[in-house]
Amino acid sequence: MSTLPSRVKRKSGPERAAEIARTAREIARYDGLDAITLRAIAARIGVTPALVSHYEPSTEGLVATTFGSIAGAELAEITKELSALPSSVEALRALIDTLLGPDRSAVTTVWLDAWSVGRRNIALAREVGVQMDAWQAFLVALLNRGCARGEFAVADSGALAWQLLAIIDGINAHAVVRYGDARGQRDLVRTVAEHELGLPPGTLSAAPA
Amino acid sequence: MSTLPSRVKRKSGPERAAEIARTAREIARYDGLDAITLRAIAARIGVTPALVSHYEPSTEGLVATTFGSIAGAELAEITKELSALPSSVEALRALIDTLLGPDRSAVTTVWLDAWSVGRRNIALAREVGVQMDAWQAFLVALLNRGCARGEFAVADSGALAWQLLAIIDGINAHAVVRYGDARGQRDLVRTVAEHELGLPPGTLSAAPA
DNA sequence: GAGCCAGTTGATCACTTGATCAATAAGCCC
DNA sequence: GGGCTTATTGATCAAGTGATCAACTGGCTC
Repeated sequence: MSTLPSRVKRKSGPERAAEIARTAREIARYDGLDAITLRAIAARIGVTPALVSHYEPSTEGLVATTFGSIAGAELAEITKELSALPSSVEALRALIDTLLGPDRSAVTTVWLDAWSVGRRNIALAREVGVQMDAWQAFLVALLNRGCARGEFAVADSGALAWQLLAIIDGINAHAVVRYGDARGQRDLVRTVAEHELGLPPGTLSAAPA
Repeated sequence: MSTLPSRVKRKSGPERAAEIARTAREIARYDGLDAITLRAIAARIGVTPALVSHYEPSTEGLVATTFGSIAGAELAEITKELSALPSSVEALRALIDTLLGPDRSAVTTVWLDAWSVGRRNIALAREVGVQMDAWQAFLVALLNRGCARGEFAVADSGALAWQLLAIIDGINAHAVVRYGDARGQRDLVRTVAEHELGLPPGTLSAAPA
């Protein structure tokens, strides 16, 4: 009797936990936060639902964590990218181009899901608040830095940050739901930012030399 | 033996159908589109789930219809209110005040749900598109009327309508998710509209004489 | 190579959902 | 008041959800 290859592929605890978290992120991006399910995750990594449940005692918590991970990763990536730019004006320009760029639909749909599902998932609602505040704080820091350098002036950087984020979120939501691309609406954000910061029109549009 | 009062309260077909539709709207406003359930509706009107299923063969369709009803009713109401105003500038001012007014959270959450759930409910996605287009068409008509009357000028009313709606939706989404009130952000929409329409600053803020 | 720890399974429970259908009974018409 | 239309029920199904737990076993340690 030939020994059948063992069907069980054993992994270390942390390794399996990371695999589950990564799979949850993939599902969220592809099929939405609601598609994060014990069985969906288990099926993807070829494992029993009980195992997923073993590593993630609460599915609600996993959903919240997954959202926070996706939103936080993007913020971290953008933070890193912008930190390489010399001026705050260029950073702001790059931020707008990125946040309203192509291939944004996955992240945007996750945010839309979070806004909707958050009402039934307290942990997720809390994470949504944390992430929104983090984005606002990031933009406030960027604006304040530009002010300190004398690149532009702004009366209330906190309020302006919320305004710009609201516009960007609205544009992206419309783009995802109704069309596919938000790039055509970049000028709206640019114009508002230039106006509020006292920058000459076109400053945020032109590509850097 | 006293005859127990009959537990069945019979209603005419259309009457029951209307009651179901109304109940679905109430549930959607209070608990979200996802809370629209055969059993939830049945329980509210004191009836068996099978009866609801009898009048609404598909729950997906009911969800789409309910969303369309809520969104359409608001558009109809606003259309009526604004039609009483003499000038397009006043209409625009009133529109902004209404769409960013208090007590908007119920409608906004329904929209957020629709954006999210629409990805799993084709009929709902279609209805979302119809409603978004209807709102845009309404705003385009308002802008074009103002142009024809010489109240203001706009290069591309279609694009401006989408921009203003995107800003309003973004502000409302933020307000619902993070805070409770969107009124503090009205000036953002006013400023953009005034700028794009060539109106003097403050035109859309002041209350009419 | 024996033994043990930890990762993994399979079975199972409780619950919610949409949906179907024969059977019942309410209320109207003649 | 008999009969007929139709609103309504109760029972039931299948699918899908999260969650639990005793039992199993892979692979490392000694």
